[in-house]
Amino acid sequence: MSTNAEVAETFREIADVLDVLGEKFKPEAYRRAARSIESLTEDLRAVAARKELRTIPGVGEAIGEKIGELLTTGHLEYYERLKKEVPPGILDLLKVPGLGPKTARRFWLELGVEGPAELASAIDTGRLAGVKGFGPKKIEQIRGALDAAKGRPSGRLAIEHAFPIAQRLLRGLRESGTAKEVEIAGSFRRCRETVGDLDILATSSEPERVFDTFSGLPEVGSVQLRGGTKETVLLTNGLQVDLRVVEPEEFGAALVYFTGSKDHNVHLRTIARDRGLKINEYGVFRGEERIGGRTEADVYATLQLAWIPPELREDRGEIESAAKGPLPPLVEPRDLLQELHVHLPPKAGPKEVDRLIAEARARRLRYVGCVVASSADGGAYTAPAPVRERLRAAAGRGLSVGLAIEVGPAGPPPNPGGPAYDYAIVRPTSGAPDPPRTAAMAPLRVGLVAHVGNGPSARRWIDWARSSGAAIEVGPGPDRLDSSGARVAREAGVPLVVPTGLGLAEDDPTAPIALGFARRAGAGPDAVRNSGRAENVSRGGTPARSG
DNA sequence: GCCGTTTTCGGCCCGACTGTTTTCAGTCG
Repeated sequence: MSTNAEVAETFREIADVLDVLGEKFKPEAYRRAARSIESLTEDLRAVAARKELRTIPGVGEAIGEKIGELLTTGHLEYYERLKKEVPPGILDLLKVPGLGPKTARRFWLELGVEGPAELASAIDTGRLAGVKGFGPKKIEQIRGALDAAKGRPSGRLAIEHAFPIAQRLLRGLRESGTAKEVEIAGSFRRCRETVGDLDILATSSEPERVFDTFSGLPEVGSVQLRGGTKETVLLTNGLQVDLRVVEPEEFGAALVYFTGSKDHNVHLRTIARDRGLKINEYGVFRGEERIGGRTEADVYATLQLAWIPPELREDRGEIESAAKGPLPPLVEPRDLLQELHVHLPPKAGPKEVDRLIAEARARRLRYVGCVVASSADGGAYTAPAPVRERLRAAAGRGLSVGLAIEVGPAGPPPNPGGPAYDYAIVRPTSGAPDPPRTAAMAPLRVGLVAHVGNGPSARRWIDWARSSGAAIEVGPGPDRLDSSGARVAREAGVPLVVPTGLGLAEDDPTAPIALGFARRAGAGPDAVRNSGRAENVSRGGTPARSG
């Protein structure tokens, strides 16, 4: 019994051990398999049951068998045998920045150092000073890295937490005027759920000036390294940021390169090489001649590929699709013409209603579905009649307004003679994560399901949404469906709902990230229920009146 | 160990930066 994440982690450790043992290509093979497995939207067990493990990129005969062994026994003979060949602490040495397999192996064989603690004492006792290739600077660097590794929280940052930081850095660079174009690349641009660092790309003929500006931003704690085209800094919160500066005619190639993913890049470069071309962060070249690189589109075009949206660049078949022609369009901000799940501020009166409606008109929305009653979180709430009337009265001039009730799996409370709702928003409660019996919802049409999270119950909610004709909401955070979940929903034929940002603060990352997740899941406008024109709202059934 | 519109064997992306080097190895992304 092993999960996808556990299998991936096992393969990563195998790769590390093989690295230390000096194996040449096997480590990368195991890492590639690990990355593929991690980005899988489906349980490995299901893939194994269909005997389709070999269809996973990077999984062949040998790794396929090892996955099988892990799934059935929770144990891998090869891994256990391998682990005995190196001291356990060696793998911790690899986690120290600046230390790789070659160095770790030398420390182990030449100094008998078997882990970070022993390395620190080897430095303190001066044993490292006599080793060839280790001068005073290198030793100081390792000492610093060992200290830093102790206190630094390793791991990746959720994208919604990285979002405001990235915005501030971009704004700081743009407003300085030192760089012409400034864009964020890396897994942030691909809208992965988590980011390991931030990659910022700028164009300028004077990188030094850009670096000076950047290093001076208040978020920046320390400069790790600075060269002619690249600077790496640690922010005060510990997040690493890489800044690259290239010439404007190199921008497209650099953006492709720094957006990744690694597997996507490797695949692109392999195609280039097979066609007698070379692709790097400066452009596409035939011999010495540059044949592309100003924009991303012309980089892809030189390889006879359609442009690929960043959110899809994971080498999961998008390159093969782009070779056949333009990819189907993904949902865009301008497609989101309806907001199906907006809350009024607590104790809202007519003034707040007017403000919300004005914002909806400014955003050119065609429909606003406003939560005017809630029993989902245990506390009952019903907006006063004047507020509901004001909302109804606000409709017109191209804008429709709907009134929604938010309920938990127990269904709506009795509502004899109470207000009428156009649809219900169902959300799990923390104590009862399972979908409701459909009968409990009978009095109401279920428009969408929100906050289903990403745990094992998400799948049950997706199935329930399909059977009840509801859409399902996507977004950041532990209680919303992420891109993997969104992909499962989309493949199951369940429409997605993407928040428009109506009623949220200007810098709230919920809406842009939700859109990115939907795009990562491959959703076009047709897969998103709140896209298109107002009449689409009634898809899925006729609104029922309660009471 | 994986993989194939030039391959079932013989390759495996490419460059920046650092420190220690007189031309390169190691690490990183």
